[in-house]
Amino acid sequence: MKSEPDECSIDDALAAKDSTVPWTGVRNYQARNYMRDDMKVGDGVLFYHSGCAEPGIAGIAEVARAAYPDATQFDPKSEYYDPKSSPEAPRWVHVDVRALRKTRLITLAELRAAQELADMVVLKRGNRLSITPVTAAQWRFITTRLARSR
DNA sequence: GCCAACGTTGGC
DNA sequence: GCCAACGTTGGC
Repeated sequence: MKSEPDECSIDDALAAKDSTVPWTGVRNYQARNYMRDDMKVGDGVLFYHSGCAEPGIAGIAEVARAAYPDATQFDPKSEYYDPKSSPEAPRWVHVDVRALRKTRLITLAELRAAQELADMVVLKRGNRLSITPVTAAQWRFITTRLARSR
């Protein structure tokens, strides 16, 4: 899951109550569908810093709460307000994410250099999705590398 | 600031 | 349903 560290870094997430942050503001249907359909409590999350000087994986997290309606879509003062949505038929949902630990930064360059991660969706050319799936093999490869370099 | 890539919008 | 225009993302 991508997060701009200026908005919410892994440190910010760890400092939050219960180290948990609501992943509000997603306004892309594919990303929403991943949260709604594929993410369960306890699922592992790679916390990725994007839109910053050093993009890459910065921490490990997990899904703390399954998808539920995003309150910001109903708030006219929110930058995420969606006038076409309503509480009766919410268009946008989000999960809560619990940060587990900060890791050394695995830079985008390091990710791209790993043959084992060649098919990782987030690395695919032109990918802009803020939430993308990770296979079990990719997860093992990344967490194993983190354990070795701790 | 630039630009490639891609999603969304809206006219037809 | 098509597709051009536009907006956004995100690395560099």
